[in-house]
Amino acid sequence: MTITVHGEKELAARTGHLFAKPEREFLCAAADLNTWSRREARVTAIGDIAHRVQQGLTIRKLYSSAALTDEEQRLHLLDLRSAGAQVRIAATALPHETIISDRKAMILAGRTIRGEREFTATTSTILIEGVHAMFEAAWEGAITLTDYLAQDLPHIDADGKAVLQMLTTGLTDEAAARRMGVSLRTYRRRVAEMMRLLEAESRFQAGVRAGELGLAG
Amino acid sequence: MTITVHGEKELAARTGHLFAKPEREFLCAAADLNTWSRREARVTAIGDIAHRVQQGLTIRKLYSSAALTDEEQRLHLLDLRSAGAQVRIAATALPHETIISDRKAMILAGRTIRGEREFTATTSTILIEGVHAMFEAAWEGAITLTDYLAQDLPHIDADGKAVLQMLTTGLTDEAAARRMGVSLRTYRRRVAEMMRLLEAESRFQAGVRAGELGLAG
DNA sequence: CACCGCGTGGCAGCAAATGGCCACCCGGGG
DNA sequence: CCCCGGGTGGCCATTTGCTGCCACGCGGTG
Repeated sequence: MTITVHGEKELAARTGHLFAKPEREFLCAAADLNTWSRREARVTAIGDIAHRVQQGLTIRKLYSSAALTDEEQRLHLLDLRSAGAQVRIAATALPHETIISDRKAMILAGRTIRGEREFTATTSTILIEGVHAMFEAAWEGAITLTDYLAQDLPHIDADGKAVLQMLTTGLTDEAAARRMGVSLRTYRRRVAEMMRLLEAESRFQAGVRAGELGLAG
Repeated sequence: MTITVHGEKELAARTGHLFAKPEREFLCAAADLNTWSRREARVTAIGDIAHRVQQGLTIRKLYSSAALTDEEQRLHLLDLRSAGAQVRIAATALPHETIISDRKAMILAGRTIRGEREFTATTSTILIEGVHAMFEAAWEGAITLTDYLAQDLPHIDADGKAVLQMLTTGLTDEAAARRMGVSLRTYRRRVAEMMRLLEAESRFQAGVRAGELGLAG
């Protein structure tokens, strides 16, 4: 059975029961933590996760490097790991979030349309097995959070992300500065800082790099 | 058995025999046609492909949209299809070329280092099955060449790609124009044209888009 | 031949971005 | 209190990017 829903609310309402109580295996792939569930939900869930892992649940979470760029998400990932979840970082952007619960139910997220995302939820074995295989491959190709943190990549805070967001939108510096409530000079300082972090010599290069790191969404 | 070689010559010399005569199934995933085999080889191969398909060989080729941006590759893909190969276009950049021959031998390409690419060739069943699964998933998620051509995406010729290359390198317009042997004015016209094709309002945006389409490699 | 369309290049002017310099404010230490 | 350091913002000079305008050359057509 496969259905398509629009927006997270409808998703939760219609399929929440399928994903609430995984018993054996819970897989999750996403660009970062923000795109999927809201912060409040995350914060309350840690204890629950630890408990379920004790009961024999395997949790594997696969993120893009975008999940490591802000401090809050970074800390949450470490918490997840402490709670017994496995966390890896993939080299790709993972623009379509995926959740597979006990290989019995799956959610695939689509692109955002008019502020809402479209989700496909299914219990079809064929679909789930296929995506599960892809997940496995991606998982195998990804590196552990520990290894990832051992190297280290541009540390971009919420402010930095906001700047990238402005750039991605195509605004001029002046408009972007107004929107962020800072002066033109400061905004440009931030842009320069982003380019330094991304090791880019031109804005075009910075765009490519940001895209690669999944920061331009 | 797994080996790593540097450069296409060494690859051909040491592993050519493993991939020369596929009988059942030949899978190939790559960003575009240029990155893998040279043009001459491609041109002569069409007849051979048709013949093998007659003998029962299944050929599936998965490319990124970058393979559709120049006319020559476009035509070659249509030729491949005529010869009986299945061709699909994936939404991702496919930066690592993959070839799987009869599920018995596999090549994975790495990044380019000092002008040469590094390849890993293997006959390990475990590795091949894993990647094969990923290929399947990617294949299922990709759309056929026919469907892809039905929509249509930016048509970027060799010149346009050269421009994107310059931009990716981070050169100033002046340096890039010199290197391409055109005037500053003309170079900028090309850049503007690229931005139009990529539907970008700023160079940063264009960079992101080019990255998404696998054109910034 | 004249005429046209098209790609190119030079020039000019403007907009955008980049970065140096200095002044300011603020929160710690001496 | 003064002083210091870091983030901010204004001002300004320079560079870089963007584009309209016009001219030139080239190949095709009437």
